[in-house]
Amino acid sequence: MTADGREAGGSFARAQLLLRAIAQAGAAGASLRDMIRATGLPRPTVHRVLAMLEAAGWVVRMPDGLSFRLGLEVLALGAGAAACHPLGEVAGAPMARLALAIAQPVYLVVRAGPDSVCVAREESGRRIQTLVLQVGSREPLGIGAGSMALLAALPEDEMQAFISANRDRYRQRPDFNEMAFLAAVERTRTRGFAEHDDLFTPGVSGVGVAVRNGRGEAIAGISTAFVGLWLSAEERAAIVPRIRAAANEISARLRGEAAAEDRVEPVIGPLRRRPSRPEPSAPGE
Amino acid sequence: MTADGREAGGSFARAQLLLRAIAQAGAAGASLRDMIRATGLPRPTVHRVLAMLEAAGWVVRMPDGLSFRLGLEVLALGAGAAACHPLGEVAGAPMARLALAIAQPVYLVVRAGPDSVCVAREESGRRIQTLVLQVGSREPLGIGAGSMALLAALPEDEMQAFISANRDRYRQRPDFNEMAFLAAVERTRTRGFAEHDDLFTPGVSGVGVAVRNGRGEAIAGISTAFVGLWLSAEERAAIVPRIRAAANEISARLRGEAAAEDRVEPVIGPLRRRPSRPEPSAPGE
DNA sequence: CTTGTTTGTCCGATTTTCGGACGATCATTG
DNA sequence: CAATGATCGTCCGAAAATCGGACAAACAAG
Repeated sequence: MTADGREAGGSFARAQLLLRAIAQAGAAGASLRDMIRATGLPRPTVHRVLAMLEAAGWVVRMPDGLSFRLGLEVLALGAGAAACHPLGEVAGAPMARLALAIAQPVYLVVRAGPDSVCVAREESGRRIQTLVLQVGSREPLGIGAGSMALLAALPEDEMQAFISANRDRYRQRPDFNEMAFLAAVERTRTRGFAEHDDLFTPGVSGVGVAVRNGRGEAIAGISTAFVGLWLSAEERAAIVPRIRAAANEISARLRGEAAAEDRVEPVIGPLRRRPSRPEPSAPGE
Repeated sequence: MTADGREAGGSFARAQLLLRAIAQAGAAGASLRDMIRATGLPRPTVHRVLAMLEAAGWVVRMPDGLSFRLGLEVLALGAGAAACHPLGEVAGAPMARLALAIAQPVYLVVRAGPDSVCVAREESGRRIQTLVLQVGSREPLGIGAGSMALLAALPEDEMQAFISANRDRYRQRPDFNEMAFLAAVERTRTRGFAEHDDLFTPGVSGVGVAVRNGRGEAIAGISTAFVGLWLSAEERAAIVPRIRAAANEISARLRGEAAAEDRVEPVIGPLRRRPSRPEPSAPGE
């Protein structure tokens, strides 16, 4: 066990911290100094793990030679995850329908450690949309309607742990009001969905609902954002139930995915069924 | 240095091997046995590292409790990589134009270790398309036109190393003809682009060209696939130069990205520039 | 020239990992 | 029903990799 409270994991745990820090930095890249600040790790450790990640192709040096961003190995692994994880297949259609129904953009965020990351976005057909998130953008849990719905749907102890872990990052945000934020989390928790006005961005309102996997764990959030003043009371009133319906549909499909998978198991099923053949690994396609 | 020839890296290197094996298995998932076979690691090692990956959310257990697939952490990280890596921004438009011009689907594959992974696909408008690859699908380097173009564009020693490393996986493919494959690689190397008929799938032809990054390293391949018999000689003759043009355009934009980035550097730019790169690692590979 | 900031490297103490051996579980077979 | 074979899960001493304090280099600012 390590001296501090962090769980074990060796180089992998350090690598994960660095990858998160680099992902947060986005296209601008992160320098060694940034990562030391973001992770709290000592300089030689960051340097060494970073060299390992670069050699493995998980991280690439930007043209200036000093900053780093995520590499092609991560891109490729992510493409594989997007292809095989049920959330990807399941969420698309309900999101598209929702965007059409409420005529507003729809976002899907998933939890990644203490962060929430937007992994899908469905744009409305409108000429003016409030595109507050880009696919791939990473925020501390709780920042944004979907992210807050996700945070508030976690078990109490986990939620508190993440809020504590992210406190410093919250405070770094301009115009962050801690009292209002915590009140909003509490309200989200009691009401079962997130709804806020001007909490993160002046003039922008948001509504979000959590998505649960087959075991009932909150793993994602689906949300929308809009300029509050531009919506009539009727339009606005229609949003909450529609988003709840979409989130429930996605959750239900995730629950049903187990049974469905057993039923539609293709010809080649090297799982429990027939444990006799060596089966030359996934000939597929 | 480890006893065998593998490079160091500790738990991270093992984790990388496992993640590749799981990504190859795709939506079907991979069991412990599969991963032992695929990686050659001893059972306790696989078990331990897998438990670590599961605890970290990089891997999730499928409903049967015995198989694993990539988790949301990887999905989120990949979304970040897709958003910030220049290849993502740069390749979209040329690929779309190419698909329109040749009226065939277009694929973009990148190298990930000894594999090539399809990270983008542009479909043609045609009623009938030859969609041989799905986004996220992973093959040994050389399988597919884009993958072969990428393989053949690598430095000679790396290319040979990858062919050797993948030999077993090649042979597991049905209808794999090693002589024809190696001949095709050689032809690709001399001609500068990959073109094959019936090499991987009977009746399907493919054309692929490598994409190079700012340092001239082959990092990706762009390709198309079609039913050879359905194309007139004119249609077919038009494909090769058009794909070459698209690949060159993408490569050129990747080269220019450094300069472009310097110009549009946003307000906050605390980076310093250093003319000479100190050549990060001494050991080869 | 001095100060401050950031990147890059060394190396011994410590920690983690490594993997052979063993046990548990389950389906199949005689 | 016991034997067989295959897979999943765990323990623990030996070995190896990691950890991070201390130091050096490069560069901008004062």
